[in-house]
Amino acid sequence: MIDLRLLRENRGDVERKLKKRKEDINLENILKLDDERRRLIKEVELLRRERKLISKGPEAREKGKELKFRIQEIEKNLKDVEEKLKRELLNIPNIPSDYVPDEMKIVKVEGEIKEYDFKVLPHWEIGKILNIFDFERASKISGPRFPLLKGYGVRMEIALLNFFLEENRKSGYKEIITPYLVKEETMFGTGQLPKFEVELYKCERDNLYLIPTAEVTLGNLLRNEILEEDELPIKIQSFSPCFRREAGSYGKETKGLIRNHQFHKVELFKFTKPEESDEKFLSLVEDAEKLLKKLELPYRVVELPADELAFSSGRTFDLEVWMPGEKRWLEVSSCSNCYDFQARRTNTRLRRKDGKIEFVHTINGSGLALGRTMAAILENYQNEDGTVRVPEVLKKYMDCDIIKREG
RNA sequence: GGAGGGGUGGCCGAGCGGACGAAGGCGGCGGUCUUGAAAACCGCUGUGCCGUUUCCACGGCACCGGGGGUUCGAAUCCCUCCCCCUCCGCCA
Repeated sequence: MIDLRLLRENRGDVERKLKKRKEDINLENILKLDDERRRLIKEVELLRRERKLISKGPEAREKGKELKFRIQEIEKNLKDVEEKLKRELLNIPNIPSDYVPDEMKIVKVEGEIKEYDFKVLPHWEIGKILNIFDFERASKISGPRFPLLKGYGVRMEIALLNFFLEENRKSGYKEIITPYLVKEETMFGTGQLPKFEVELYKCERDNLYLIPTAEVTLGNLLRNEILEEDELPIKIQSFSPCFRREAGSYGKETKGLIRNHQFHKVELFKFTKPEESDEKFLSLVEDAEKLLKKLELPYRVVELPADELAFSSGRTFDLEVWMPGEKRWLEVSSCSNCYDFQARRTNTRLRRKDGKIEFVHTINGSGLALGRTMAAILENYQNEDGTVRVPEVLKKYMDCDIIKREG
């Protein structure tokens, strides 16, 4: 949620930055509602004060009655205005930070893109040869675009999970496992609601939503809490399945493990002091990069322009791994600094040593998406005979160094 | 799923229609005393919003799980939702 006071006092600046998102955003109405709100507050507070003053005297009964009706009427209007204002405010995306480039910027390219002297295959074909996926049966059970792994596929998934958790722990992230079904208000907290309802799976009976990322649960973890200054930064990681409806994306980029309704991910998350978030954001990106480096996968880091930022993000770096079988870059991590945007929605604050209270900043990033990373390994480590070498760092987790077809 | 019992300030806990932002205790902060510390004693001790102000601050209103209602007036009465606990049933 953007800061109303900031908007009131620096309207031009806010408007200019939001415009870069190329969305239709109406601030006029918000400011009008805010004026109205403040006018009504003044009015009702004056009357309440009067009521308080006479409540001890002899005129409490007759005069109080009249005041009561006047107060009730204004309260009703005020509530109405506040609801409208809140609704508008919840629909405004985060303000892009000053760092955000005008168009997608390639920050760096790392690792070596290998030359292959045979015909390289995309990962879904490799998986078919190795018999480690079964999308047909997944589809029979659940419908299209659900994953089903077997044998070495499962082993690599679990190996990656263990590798990620261990490396991230070394980088200082405490591991936690959260619920995967959450209340509506939780989805509001991190910004999935109200605007992106169609992207979410919902359990109607219980009014619960399946999380599309652990960012949701981690971001809400400290909701309505005030942290002490020296508790920060808080660094956590969480493994979770992610459920996404992917509405409207059928027919594109949907082969194999790439854009499924369900996948596993390890999420990195930080709560920081405002003055530290830029620096802690960059170090989170580095932490995610470390994983790709150790897996020896070629990747690049791109910084997204304003019109590609997610709703809650003020600044985003994507990590994209090279897919030789498809000759393209594939996003395996998206890291965002949300600044105080989510903290306002979740009311997560910090108390300074001098007693002052402020909103914290939140930073999230994948570290990493498991399915896509596996896809990248299959393509980058494939051999001509259809087997796949196991990356050095995964050998101890997989307890083997090559993946062959199994019956 | 069924039957009960609860949610009050950082924590414990009283209040059950007006004098209550809320007794008392603990913790925390400041002070007195002390060579220092402890003890003892004294004072202070939340959050949000609206406004005033150059800062330090100050004034007002609201907040006793959330929302609604009754009443001139609600922490206190009523409704509803959420959360926690106990017992029974079911269950990985």
